[in-house]
Formats: sequence, structure tokens, C-alpha cells
Amino acid sequence: MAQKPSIPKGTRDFTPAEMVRRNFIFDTIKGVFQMYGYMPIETPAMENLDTLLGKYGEEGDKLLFKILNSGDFLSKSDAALLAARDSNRITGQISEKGLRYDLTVPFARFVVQHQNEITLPFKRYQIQPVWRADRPQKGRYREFFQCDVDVVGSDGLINEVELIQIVDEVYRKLNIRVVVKLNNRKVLAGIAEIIGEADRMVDITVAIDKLDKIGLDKVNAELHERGLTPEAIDKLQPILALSGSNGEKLQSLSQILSQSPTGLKGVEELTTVLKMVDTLKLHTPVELDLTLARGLNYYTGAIFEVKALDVEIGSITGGGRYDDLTGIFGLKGVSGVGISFGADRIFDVMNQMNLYPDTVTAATQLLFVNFGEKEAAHCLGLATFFRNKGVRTELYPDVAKMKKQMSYADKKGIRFVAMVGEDEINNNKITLKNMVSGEQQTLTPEEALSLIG
RNA sequence: GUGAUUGUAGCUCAGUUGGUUAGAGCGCCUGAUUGUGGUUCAGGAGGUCGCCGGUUCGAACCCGGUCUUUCACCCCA
Repeated sequence: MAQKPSIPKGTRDFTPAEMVRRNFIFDTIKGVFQMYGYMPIETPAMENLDTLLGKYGEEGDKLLFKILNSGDFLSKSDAALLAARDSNRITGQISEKGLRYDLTVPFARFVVQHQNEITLPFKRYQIQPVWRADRPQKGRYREFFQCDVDVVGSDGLINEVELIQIVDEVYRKLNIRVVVKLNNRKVLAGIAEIIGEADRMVDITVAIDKLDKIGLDKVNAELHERGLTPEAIDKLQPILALSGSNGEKLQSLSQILSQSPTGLKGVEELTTVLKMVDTLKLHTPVELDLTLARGLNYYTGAIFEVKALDVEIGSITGGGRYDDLTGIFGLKGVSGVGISFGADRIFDVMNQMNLYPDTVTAATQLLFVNFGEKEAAHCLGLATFFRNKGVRTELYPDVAKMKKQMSYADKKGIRFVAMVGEDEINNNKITLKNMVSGEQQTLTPEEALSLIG
């Protein structure tokens, strides 16, 4: 019985036409990364579960895809837990591997594990899929590609600047209008500190992150719900109301945070980065956004987010500085900073706006019609001639009706069809048909080449 | 995890208050045209109406469950 084939929720197949476009995106991004001295690495799709667990917060743990142990995994598990149907606790007994949730944590693991083979500062890029057991929705998939660039082992803020420069360059090459939003965790920590809620930074940031979306009143309501005192919420108001240029915001902040050394350090970092970025004269606006929080709680300094200006789709790139991610795996004192381009969202944006240049194609340029065994053998040699000259060439593999072979060329968007039968073989010519104009003429291979090239 | 929403031919979609044999456009296949595609014309194939169960004399249509699609929330690229 033939069953209807399907793929898991939130995953997708990509057709050749789509892959050509996706590869254009990947190649563009990769090219820019390499131009800045980042080197590629790859890590396994699956990691040991204890590498992943606890790195993304409670919510992140829930979104991890876990892999069932091989063999008779139930025989070794605790009967009482099984009987109690306690999924959370039974998980540790039946699963010890999980699919990677992002590329940053596996990278941190990689750095620690290979610390003797790599030279700090270590600049790497990594383009691989990640998996999250989320409910799919607009711009959100369960399997998607991230394109990460990170540098570890360097505290210099020049790295932050360089990353912004990379963002600018990638999106200029892809022709997507974006804005870079910049914030700093130290500033957020300072704010939490001076309003007297130092240990509630995550609650505060998660709430104010929604300011754009739900408005001030609802943010205040949520802050209250999350257990902040009315006094603290009151003190927060002037900060939420901050406006003006980046410079003006920084000025106000340095006053507001004057009692918080951490906060002031954040302001100083932001100032330094923004000053350097200014001198670069980028196309992309860089905006200081205090409401930018970002979920991942391993960030300790700069936080970035990039939003597309012409398409409503959440952020298409994000990242930040993490001072001690490798510490969890036993290597202290190595700071990292990096960003991640969300390839699938970029793909969605590019598709929606049809931003691909016409040159994005991998179509065959020349098809040899197959008239029979003898003719095909002759065409094999001719095809090699054209391929050696850089023409994407194929020979139809079967002796099929002309109509079928022509329509194959038509559907594949092949511009030229070569017909080589007995006459052509004898005269060492080929009959070349231009599928767009419909014209055809009999030529020597060299003449044909100049027409195709 | 919470709340909605979708599912009929390969694709996009019609399908009346529940009533005989479920339709259209596009695509596909064959021929008109044995060395000529895209246009035209003639013909043809293709459907357990997502799946399981229930109500009914009778279900694509009503009810329940389940899977899937899309969307919002939580969270996030």
C-alpha cells in the first residue's frame, strides 16, 4: 500500500531552483567571512545532551530535540520513574544525545576540546543547520541554517566593529535594506542595579524587549506581573523614554548609570564601538536600542540584532559577546563575540522581494540531442570540448524522440541545443539552435562556441 | 506548552439545506509534426475528498479524535 510521503513538521525540501538561490546566499556570506580572515569549521549534528542542556535557559532545554539511545534503552531505566510517567526525569535515562540548538555552544565546546591545536584569537565561521522543537510559524522552522562568525580569545572591541562591518557588507551584497540594533548587557545590568532589582535583569529585559510590539502600558503591566516593585518600574520610566541620537542616549545613560560601575563600563563600550563604526561610513544605520535584550543569557557585553527594513519577519541576524562560554567546558578567561546570520529568514526576505540578480543560475547552457548510439558517441567528444571551454554542457542520455529532448531543454531553461546527425558528423559541424530566438545554423564547434560564450 | 486556522487531481482552487457517477484552470501523457521545444488543435490518464471513529436510509459537507498547514502567544534566527 503506497503511503503518502511526508516530512516532519517544520522541515522543508528544497528544489534545484531554490538551492541555486540558497547557495547564492551562502556563497555571498561565506565570501565576506573569508575576506575578514575567518576560517570554516564543522561540528556534528548531534552533541552529547549534557553539552547542550542548561545553556539556553529553561525554555531552550524544552526546545532541544533529544535522540533516543540505541538498543533496548528501556531495560536500563528506572521502573518507578517509568510507572510515574515522569518524562522530565526519564529523559536522562533514555537519551544521552541531542540535535544542536545553535552553533555557538558547539563552537565553545570545540574551542575547549581543540585548545592545543588552535591559535588565539581564533576566528571561525560555521554554516550548518540547527534544530529547535518549536511550533513552526512565520519565519520560524524546526530545521534552519545558521551562518555563524565568531572570534574567541580577544577582548578588543574592534571585533564588535568588524562584525558590524561584516553585517553591512553581507546585506549590501544581498541587496537587503537593514538596520543594526546595538545594545550592551552591562548597560542592562546597570539599569537593573540602579532601579534596585539587580537580580531581575532577565525579567526586566524580556519585558522591555517588547516595547516596540506591545507598547509602554503593557510592558509596565508585564513588569509588574514579573514581580517588580512599583518603585522600580517608576525608576525605569525615564530610561524607557530615552530618545534622540545615539550620542544623546549615551549621554543621558552615563548620568542615569553614574552609580553603577558595570553600567558605566557598558556605556563606555558602546561609545567606543559606535565611534569607530561612525568613521567607517557604512551604508547600514547602526542604532543604539536599549530595549534590545536577546534571549540567550550567556551574553555579557555587546548585543546585536539586525532587522530587515522592507519585510516583517523578526530578526535576520543576531549575536553578542559572551565572556565565559568556554568556562562551562573548563577553559577560563576566554572571551568570545560573534553573530549568526539566519539563512532561512534571509531566504524568505530575498524571495519575497525577489532580490536575486539575473546571474543567479546554474542552468545548463548547451544540450546535445541524442540521435542514436553512433551520434551520441561523437557528441561525447564534442561535449568535452565545450566543457573544457567552460560551457555547462550535457548530452541527452537516451535515444528519445526529438520532441521529448527539445522540451527537456525548454523546461530546464537550456539556451542552446546542438543537433549532430550523420551530415554534421561527416562535415565536423554542429547545428546549433538558439531556444530563445528559435534561430538555428550549422557551424564549426569554434564558431558555435563564440555564439554561446 | 496555550489559543485559533487549514486539508478535495501533480499544483491553485470550486463543490448549493447532507442526496445518484466529485468539477474547473494549469500541469502531465498521446497524436496532428519519424531532425525541432515554447504557440495552436484533437484526444487521454489521474481522486481511499488528510487519517480513524461516530451521527444518518445516505457524509467531501454534521460531530469527536488524530496528523498536517498557516497564524498569534511563550520564546526565538
